Amino acid sequence: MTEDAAGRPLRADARRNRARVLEAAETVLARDGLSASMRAVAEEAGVGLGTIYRHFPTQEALYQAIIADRLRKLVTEGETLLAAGDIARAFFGFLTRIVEVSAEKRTLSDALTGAGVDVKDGTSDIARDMRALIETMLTRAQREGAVRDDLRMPELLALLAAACTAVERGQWQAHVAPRALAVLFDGFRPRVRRDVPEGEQGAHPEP
Amino acid sequence: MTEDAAGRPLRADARRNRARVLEAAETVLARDGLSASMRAVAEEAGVGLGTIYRHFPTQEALYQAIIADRLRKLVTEGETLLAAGDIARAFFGFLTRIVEVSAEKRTLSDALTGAGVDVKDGTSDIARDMRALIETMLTRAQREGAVRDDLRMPELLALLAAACTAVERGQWQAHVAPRALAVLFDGFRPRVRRDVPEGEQGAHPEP
DNA sequence: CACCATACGGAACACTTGTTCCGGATGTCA
DNA sequence: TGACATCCGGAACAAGTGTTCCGTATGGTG
Repeated sequence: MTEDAAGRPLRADARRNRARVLEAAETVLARDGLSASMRAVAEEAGVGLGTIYRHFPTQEALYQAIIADRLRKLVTEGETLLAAGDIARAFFGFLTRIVEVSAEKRTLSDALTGAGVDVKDGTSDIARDMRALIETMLTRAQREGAVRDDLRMPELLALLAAACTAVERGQWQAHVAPRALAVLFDGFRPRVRRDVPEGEQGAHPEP
Repeated sequence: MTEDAAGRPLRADARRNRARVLEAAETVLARDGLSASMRAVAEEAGVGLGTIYRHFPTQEALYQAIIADRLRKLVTEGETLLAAGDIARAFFGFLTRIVEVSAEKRTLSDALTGAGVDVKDGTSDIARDMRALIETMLTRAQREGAVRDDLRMPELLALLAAACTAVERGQWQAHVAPRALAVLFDGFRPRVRRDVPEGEQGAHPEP
C-alpha cells in the first residue's frame, strides 16, 4: 500500500500522512466506536480533511481497512490457538479473545454478523475466513465432546455478536464481562443427562 | 395526563394531538429504534413539530414516556407470571418476553442496564421495579433449583441486555433467536456434577 | 356571537455529519 | 535549481438533526 493506483510509489509526505491517518483512525475508533467522525480522525492525525479523502475514498473504506486488519490479526491468533492442540481451550479461548478485542477496539460486532457488509469489499473476505475458522473450531470441539452437539453456527454467531455489541456499547462493565461470558459458555457445553427420566430440564419445581 | 401543568384540563384538540403523538412515536420507534427523528414522529402523527414540543419538552422526554409505558406493561406481565406459581416457567418465560418485546419495539435494551438514564426521570423508577422483579424471580428460581446458585444480577442483566440489543439491531434473525435464547438459558441452569473428580468442565478431550 | 387563552404549524436556527473542491505548498527529478 | 506532478489544508456544500419562535387558528366560555 505504498503505491499509487497506477503503480507509482507514493511521495514521502503522502506515505507519512497515510500512516498517520491509519493510526489516528485506530485510536479514534477505539475511543468512539463506529460513530467516530472523519473530523475527529483528521484532528487526531493532525491532518486536513482533504488528506484523508485523498487516501481513502470514503469513510466506510477507511474504517473497513482497519476492521479488516483487526480481523486478520484475530484470525492469525485463532489459527495459532487451533494449532496448539487443545481444542476446548482453543474454542473458548478464541471466543474470549474476540470479545476482548471488541472491548478494546469497539469495532467488531457488525463484521461478525455481516451487517451492512457488501459482497465485494475487502472486509467480507476476511470475515468469511473468520467464520470458517470458528466453524472449524466448533466442529472439532463438538467431536471431542467439549461443546454440545446441537449448537450450530447461526446461534453461536448470534450470541457472540450480541456479546461483542454489548461490550462495545459499554453495557458490559469490565468486571462483569468475565462472569457473563462464563455463564454464556456454560450454555455451549454438553448437558449431562440427569437421572430424571422425563420432561425438559430446569422446568420442575421442588429440589 | 389530560391536565395542564397548572391543573386545568387540556383543550380537546390538545388532548387529541397528544394521543396522536404518542401513538405515532410508538409506531416510529418500533420501526426505527431509538434513532427515530422527531420529524418522522411529526409526519406519522400528521402534526407540526411545534405540537410535539408543546406536549413533550424534549425528545428524550417523549421517548422515555413510551419506554416507561412498555416497561410498566412488562412488569405487570411478569407479576402475573410470578403469581402463577411455576417459578421456572415464570423466570425463563419472563426473560423470553422481555427479548420478544425488544424485538417488536426496538427500544428496551438501554433501560435494562440503566445506560444514560438519569436519576430523577420517570424511566428509572419503573426500571428499578423491573430489576427488582427479575431479582425476585432469580432468587426464587435459585431456591427451587431451577437456576444455578452462582448466577448474580449483574451478569444476568448484562446477558439479557446483550440479547435485547442484538435483537433490536437486527443481529438476531427471527428464526435463530429462539435457538440462541435456549442456549443462553441453558447456561443459567444448574450444572450437574460430573463423575469426573477433578479439573474444570468441558476442558478435556476424549469423549 | 365575540373574545382570548390556548394550541398549532412549520419556517428558521444552531449544530453535526460526510464529502467535494481548489488555491497553494511541497517533494521529486532532470 | 527550476519545473511540475503530486499532495495538502480547510473552506464550502448538502443533508440531517434537535429545538425555538412566532404569526395564525381555534376551542371554550360569557
